[in-house]
Amino acid sequence: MTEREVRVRFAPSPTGPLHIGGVRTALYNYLLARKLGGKMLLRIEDTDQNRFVPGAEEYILEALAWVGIVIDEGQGVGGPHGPYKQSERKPMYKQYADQLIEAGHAYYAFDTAEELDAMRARLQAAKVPNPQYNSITRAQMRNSLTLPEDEVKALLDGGAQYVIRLKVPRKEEVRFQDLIRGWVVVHSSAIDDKVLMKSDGMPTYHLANIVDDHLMEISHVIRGEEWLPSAPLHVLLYRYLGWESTMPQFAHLPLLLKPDGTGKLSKRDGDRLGFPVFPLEWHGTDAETGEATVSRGYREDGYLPEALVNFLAFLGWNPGTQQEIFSMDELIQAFSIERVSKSPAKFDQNKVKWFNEHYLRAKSNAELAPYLLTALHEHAIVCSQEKAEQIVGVMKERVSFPNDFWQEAKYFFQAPTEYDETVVSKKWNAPVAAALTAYAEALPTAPEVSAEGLKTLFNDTMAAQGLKPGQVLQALRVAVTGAAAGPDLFETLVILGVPEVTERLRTAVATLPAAA
RNA sequence: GGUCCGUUCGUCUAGGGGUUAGGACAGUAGAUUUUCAUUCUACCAACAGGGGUUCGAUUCCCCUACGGACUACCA
Repeated sequence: MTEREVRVRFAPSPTGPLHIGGVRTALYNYLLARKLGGKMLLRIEDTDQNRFVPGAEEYILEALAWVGIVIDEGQGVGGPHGPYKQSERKPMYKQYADQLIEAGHAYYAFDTAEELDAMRARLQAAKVPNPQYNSITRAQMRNSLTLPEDEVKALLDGGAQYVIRLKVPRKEEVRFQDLIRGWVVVHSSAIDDKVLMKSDGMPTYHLANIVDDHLMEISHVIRGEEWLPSAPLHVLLYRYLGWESTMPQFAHLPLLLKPDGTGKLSKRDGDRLGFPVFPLEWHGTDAETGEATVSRGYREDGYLPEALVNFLAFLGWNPGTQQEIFSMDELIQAFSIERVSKSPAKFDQNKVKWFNEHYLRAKSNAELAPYLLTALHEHAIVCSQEKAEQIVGVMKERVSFPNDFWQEAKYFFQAPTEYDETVVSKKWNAPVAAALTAYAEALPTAPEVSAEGLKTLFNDTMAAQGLKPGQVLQALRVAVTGAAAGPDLFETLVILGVPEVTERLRTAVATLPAAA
């Protein structure tokens, strides 16, 4: 077989926000494409007009861009095989369905929904293990295999509603080699006569998918495991269409499971478990009540895209080394489809958080400052870039998300109105208050406003007061920040500035009861 | 129910016929830190069960159990 260009595709349906499992599928496609020097395509599979959700397509594009997946060809980008949206390709599919009919591999079916229901009910009643429209049951249904030729023609000419179904052989083993699972064998009796063309003239996923993958010269189909059961059907389609020699290689990814219990991670789990299942925030409407809903997104929750990517890459894949931190480029270098595991993975909130902390700490203060500045701006607080950088600098070791900066660093901008009670009751007393007053008086004379300088001054002042620094330190922190814990105290004082610190010390001494 | 897929610490996983079954997250303890956090160190903790094959199986085979996906004119 000749080496052909590697072309992979990510093909979501615009039925809502792309979920995190979809992002991982896209990521693996992307990694393989880049690793092998191939192309990454994006195709929108919107053949179900009933499930179309406005905004979903834009969301998909934005989400992929945010995580850093670059599309080489496809929706939103263009390319030589367009259009890349199936609804716009509608006229292209019918000929292939016709080709299958002519070759005797497909047929017209005129059954109504009621007739289909009746058939299934009948089979169920007869305790047929797997009720389906197949090589046996099709003999009892109204289709071009059972109806006289002239009646079929009359129905067609008369504009009767019909679908085109694949004529799946009765006894045949269908096998294909999955890149992740090895040989997968399914007997054709387990496959039903799938609808290829719907009565609205749109192809179903199965037909559109195969036709488009063929036309777009896709070399590898990497998709979720939920597609594994229909893969044999797709193999049959390639065969009957005469495309078996260029059939793409399949790789079915293990599913992402709920963190608790079991079952695949679904869109609803996010709200239930308190973590996002979507890359970006999504504003939708409740299907039943019609009310506006908001679903959390990783981006809005403060996750860095590189952390999400690193985490997702390791859910079902690993490089075989002990390295865990990988940039996108490193992932591309290290990736191989053979190392994707077969078993499903539970989503681990702790691990994503850990990756996020790691990437947060690796960022420079200048990169992080905007997060604080944005929050400050929302609270109408003015702050210089320089000061913001200093603050995130002392804070980044202690937060998990950039969104936490504001909450944690509030006291740099607002004098405390409350003081941590435990510290006050344990550490605050008359001598301490007096010592802090002395420190407040000494501060303006500090020879050097640096963490070291203020610390020395503090120690000297305490010595003069006959106190050990340790007896007063906690009180100083509470007096200045209101909190019991925080970053290095003297760094904090420097950022606050001497005038502000003296002011706050005076307020604290005046406010807090110096009992005992 | 049927078909298919899967099963190593709580979680993500490495490994592989003979290993003290390795790492990471979480958890616990200690060190550092004026505090909290960070950091560092240590500890805890797993081959689903039963049959084979074999000198030897967690690793290969079979069965069972359990989990999952699919079973639409949805993708």
